[in-house]
Amino acid sequence: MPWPKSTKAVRVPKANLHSANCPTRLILDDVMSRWGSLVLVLLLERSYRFSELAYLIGGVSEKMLSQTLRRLEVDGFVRREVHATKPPKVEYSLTPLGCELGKHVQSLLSFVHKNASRVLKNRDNAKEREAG
Amino acid sequence: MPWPKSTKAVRVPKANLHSANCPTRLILDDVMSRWGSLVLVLLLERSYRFSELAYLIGGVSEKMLSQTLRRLEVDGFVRREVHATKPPKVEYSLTPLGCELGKHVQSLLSFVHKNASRVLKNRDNAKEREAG
DNA sequence: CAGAATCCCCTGCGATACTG
DNA sequence: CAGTATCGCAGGGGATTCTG
Repeated sequence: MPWPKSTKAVRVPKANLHSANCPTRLILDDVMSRWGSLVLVLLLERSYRFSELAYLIGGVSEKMLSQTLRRLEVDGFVRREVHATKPPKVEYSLTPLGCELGKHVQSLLSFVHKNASRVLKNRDNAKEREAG
Repeated sequence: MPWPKSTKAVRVPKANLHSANCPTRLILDDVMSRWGSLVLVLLLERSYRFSELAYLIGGVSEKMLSQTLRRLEVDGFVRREVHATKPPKVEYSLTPLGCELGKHVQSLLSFVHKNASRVLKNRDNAKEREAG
């Protein structure tokens, strides 16, 4: 990774978010992950149990859901509450920080969802142009 | 993927964003990708050439950058302009749709970046608790 | 300069089976 | 119910080389 010696000419916009060793990227791996984002949006609405999340999020495996939740918990976005009832019951909810985060994620996902058909049309056009 | 037959009791929040076959997810693969999000934020500022992006985004390989840009272009978020100068020059910029998208992505990334230190601290605490 | 193509490794992730 | 543990493979992605 050759990086120029003259620090003068180097301009890194928006802080150092784009530099390879910026720790923010490690967090983005959790937040922007396929399942992480969906979990955050769901929990924004209300708290859910493990099996509820597994049901609501189509296509997720227990392994990935578990992993996703644990990472979000470690980051401090998600709170995990165990109720020692019978059968056991575990509730997941957002911390205040996770709630703030979730709002940003939701606005992004909503936008994409709203414009999905247009984007799909763009994809079709591109494929057509390539073929024709 | 067994889905209950009674559509009555099923409540899928926020449209069907969480269902496995929702096309929105395909788009999210591009938008929420490690490099895609960084590209979008950079291009929000101004247009860039390929090599500039490759330089600014630390750690990205030419292959991944190329792939990322092509996907965002196909989706209609990024515009690619070739200037047949010598040496050749290719400029990447955002379409209006991409610009809207970029704003959402930026607000998310900014938030994460702003709270990065707190999250890292949370991680350390979690690791400590696990060890202790 | 701006990529495409090839090779190849590594790991993310699903499937399955088992525990508290 | 709410997970862990183990296995196995497809494919994501880096390094390198080649083109216009």
